[in-house]
Amino acid sequence: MNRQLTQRGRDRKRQLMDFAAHRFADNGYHPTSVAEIVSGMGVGKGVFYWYFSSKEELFLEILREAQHELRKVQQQAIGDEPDPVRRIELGIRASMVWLAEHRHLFHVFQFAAADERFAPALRRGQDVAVGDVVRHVKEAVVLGRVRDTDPQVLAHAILGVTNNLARTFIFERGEDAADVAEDAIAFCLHGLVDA
Amino acid sequence: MNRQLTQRGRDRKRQLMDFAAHRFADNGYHPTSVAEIVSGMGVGKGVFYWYFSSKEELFLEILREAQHELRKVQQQAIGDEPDPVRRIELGIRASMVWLAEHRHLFHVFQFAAADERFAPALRRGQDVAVGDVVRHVKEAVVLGRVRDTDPQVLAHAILGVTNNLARTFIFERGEDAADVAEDAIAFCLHGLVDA
Amino acid sequence: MNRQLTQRGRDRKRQLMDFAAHRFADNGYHPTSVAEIVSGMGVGKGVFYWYFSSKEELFLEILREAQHELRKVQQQAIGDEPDPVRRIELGIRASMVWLAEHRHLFHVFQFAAADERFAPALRRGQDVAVGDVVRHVKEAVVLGRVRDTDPQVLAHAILGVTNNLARTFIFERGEDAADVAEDAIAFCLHGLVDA
Amino acid sequence: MNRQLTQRGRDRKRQLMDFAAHRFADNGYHPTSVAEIVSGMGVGKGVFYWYFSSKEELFLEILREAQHELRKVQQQAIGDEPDPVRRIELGIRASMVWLAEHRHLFHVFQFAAADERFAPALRRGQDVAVGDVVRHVKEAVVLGRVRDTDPQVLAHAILGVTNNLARTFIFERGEDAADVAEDAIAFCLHGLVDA
DNA sequence: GATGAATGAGTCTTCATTCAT
DNA sequence: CATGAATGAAGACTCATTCAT
Repeated sequence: MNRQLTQRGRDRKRQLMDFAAHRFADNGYHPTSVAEIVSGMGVGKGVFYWYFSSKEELFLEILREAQHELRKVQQQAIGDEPDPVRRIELGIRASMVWLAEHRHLFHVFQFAAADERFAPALRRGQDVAVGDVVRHVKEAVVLGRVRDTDPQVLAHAILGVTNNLARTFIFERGEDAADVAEDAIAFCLHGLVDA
Repeated sequence: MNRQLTQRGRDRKRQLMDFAAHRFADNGYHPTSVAEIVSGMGVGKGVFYWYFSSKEELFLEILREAQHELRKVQQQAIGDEPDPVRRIELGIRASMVWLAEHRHLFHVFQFAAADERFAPALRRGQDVAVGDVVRHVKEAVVLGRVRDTDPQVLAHAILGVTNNLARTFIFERGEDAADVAEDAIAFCLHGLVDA
Repeated sequence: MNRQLTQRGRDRKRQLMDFAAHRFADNGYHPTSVAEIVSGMGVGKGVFYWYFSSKEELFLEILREAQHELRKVQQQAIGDEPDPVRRIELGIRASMVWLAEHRHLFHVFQFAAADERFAPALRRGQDVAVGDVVRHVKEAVVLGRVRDTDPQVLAHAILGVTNNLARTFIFERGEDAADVAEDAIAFCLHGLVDA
Repeated sequence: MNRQLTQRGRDRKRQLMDFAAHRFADNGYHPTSVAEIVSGMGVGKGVFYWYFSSKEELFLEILREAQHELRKVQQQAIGDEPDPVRRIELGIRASMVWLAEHRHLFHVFQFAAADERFAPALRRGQDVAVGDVVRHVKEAVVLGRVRDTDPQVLAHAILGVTNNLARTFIFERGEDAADVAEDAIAFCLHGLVDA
């Protein structure tokens, strides 16, 4: 499915991906039918299969792109900040804001996690994110800024906090992303018990 | 669908729920068909609809029971421990062990989270769990054992850490539940930066 | 697809196979849709898949059964005739009559021959038929009743004559099967040049 | 669809027909899509419909050309041979060799026979071939070289033998066309029982 | 002449649910 | 209680054909 696309073709594909991502986010992967997607866009069914070889591939493409975007945003936010702990903070904050602005993609991540078919792809992307965090953590440990624990554990814990707070407070309760980010940062840095 | 069941009937229903929970965990809700469930158990379709009015109801019943079980286990672990921080620790530990032993139910939670149809039910159960933690947190704040932050935030952060570490280290990497529990507890208590 | 069928189920399956065989014969395999078959029988689409796991399997089952039937008829016709040449004659005659009465199955054979997916199954059945003829031929050679040539060649030549004359004179021109059988026998025994 | 084609156009059309004939031979008529043909040739869909008004017409054109070719070869082989029996022999031999060299066209004949849509066209061509043979047979009968039977029957029997032996021994078993031709000739002339 | 894009009816197949026995 | 049978809407995907550029 590596077609030579014209500009018009590239636009169509983009529209399809955006539209489908929202439908997936609203209904889930299985309940969203190809028919629904194409009719929602007012195009024939063939259009879909002109751009994607299957519904599964479409989802995967959305997923990969979202992960790629998120990472890009994190890296831009971090820039060349020298302090590793600050880098973690900046990463959490940037993620939170991006997720708030792309909540449909957050749901896409959720569905991917729930489906054995997509979990591997999701995992691959997450490993990259974890790897980024792990690097900062290791550096911080060396500097004595973070206690010397398995960095993988710390990284996954951070992601768990970020995702769960985002879901609960941003998506379910509509709170402000920046505020929730601060909460996540505070918890990740100090836990329950204050230093 | 509130039938008077004989003992035999109750056993049947139990078997169906267990079997279905495993299929759901392996394949997901949508890809698991009623036909698959009944043929896997070697019974006719009528049996299924004798005990459950629909596939959806079956899932819901599994979900509710799992949440109920998990909570029961947490409460038993906590017993009448007076220290609220210890109670949180005991809760995390018990959850981790139970999840490790019932990983299929962990997946059931995941699917529920991913499906708008089941999310409300899941949320209701989770609110109970959060409520439990919130109570301990509040008490601990009063005692000056935990810093004075929105207890809801802390509770959700704890759940996020617990779930994410369970998924990653127990299910994906097969590590020991007790060890992972200690990691989760340490992170929840002190975060990255040691006191 | 090895279901436990009741008498009613077996009847249904039979009806489906007969009906489908005729549709296949009239339209060919590909142009005959499952929808056409079930709607032609006035049943729901699910019925089809209750009895056959796919359209392909249905065709295969029709094919196998037809080959089996044809062979049975040949063997009954031959009985315990001691003369091998007479046996060949009886076989040709019986085949011709059976084909005339089951012309739709003749077409099924044709379609099978044309489709790479079914050719192997067809071949397997044909090899059995060829094997039968080969046996008679060998015996006849020993008796000096037939010239000593590769029996496989003779067997396939006989089948070619039989099939082609059946198609042309029985199906296309509506001639009498018994008469055509005599023509086929004469040609097979003596060729163009009279002895 | 009678376009004035440039030389380049004629070449294109030829390539398309050759390529398509091979795909048809490999997969069958229905399973071979126009998309497959054009993409296999690396051209756009428009090209196809520039040269052929439909897939059906393409097939028909291939079919007609093949029949025409085969006949031409037979006539060339026969030349002005005066002996009618020799003419039949030469025809069988030439056919066998041509089929061996154009097995994909043999398959095209098969598909045509299996599809009611193409059968008439095929029949028309075959009637020509039969007519040729019939003429030789009649002449041979007059000369007392062949027994006095319905020449149509003899002609169709000869075709049946030729085709069936070609399919079985040349295509399926890879034997030499010239050898198989001799077998076919021997059978057609003398049948099973030697004179 | 030729391309990428689009159409939409049609294909096979699945599946939750119901029903007769 | 339980089974095999049946329903039919819906799903993913295909494909011959047409069209705008």
